[in-house]
Amino acid sequence: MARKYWLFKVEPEAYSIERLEKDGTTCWEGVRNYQARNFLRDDVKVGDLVLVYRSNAEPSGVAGTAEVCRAGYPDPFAFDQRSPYFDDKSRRESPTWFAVDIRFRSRCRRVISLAELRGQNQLAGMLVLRKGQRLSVMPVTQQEFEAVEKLAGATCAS
DNA sequence: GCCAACGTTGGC
DNA sequence: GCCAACGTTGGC
Repeated sequence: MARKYWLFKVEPEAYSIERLEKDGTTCWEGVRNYQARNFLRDDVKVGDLVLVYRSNAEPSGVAGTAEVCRAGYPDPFAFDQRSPYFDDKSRRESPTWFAVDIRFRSRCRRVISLAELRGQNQLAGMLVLRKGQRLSVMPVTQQEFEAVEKLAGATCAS
């Protein structure tokens, strides 16, 4: 199976690329949208690469990259009553929500902002640039991933 | 903080 | 199963 490419959104107050760099790996949990859930459960595999995108930020944009190190498994926070992501309708024997684990790969010294992404002709089709696009886990093409990496290339810590 | 766009809920 | 009301996301 060929490696696939994804974009994961997160608000920097919730989890930042700096945290990921420090943590090394993390559980990517709390996704509560069915379409995004389906990607995590069915399609995100070990070895896939991820653009870590910070939303609701100044600026919003790609902050770094990560590699998937554990494929979809039941989101433990859905079973934790104290978690804001607790869902009492989710059952351990048939979990509603899924998580994956990712490992830090690179951090951009400068966030590749939405405006900068929009300025790239070869990125015109990127889902994240589409108006009204709210998915927190979405596929990107290999070409898009590599184009963003190239943009970050001059400014990204390796 | 505003508000457009979208997803979910629930009455019927 | 329709659709209005409501909640959330996220750029600006």
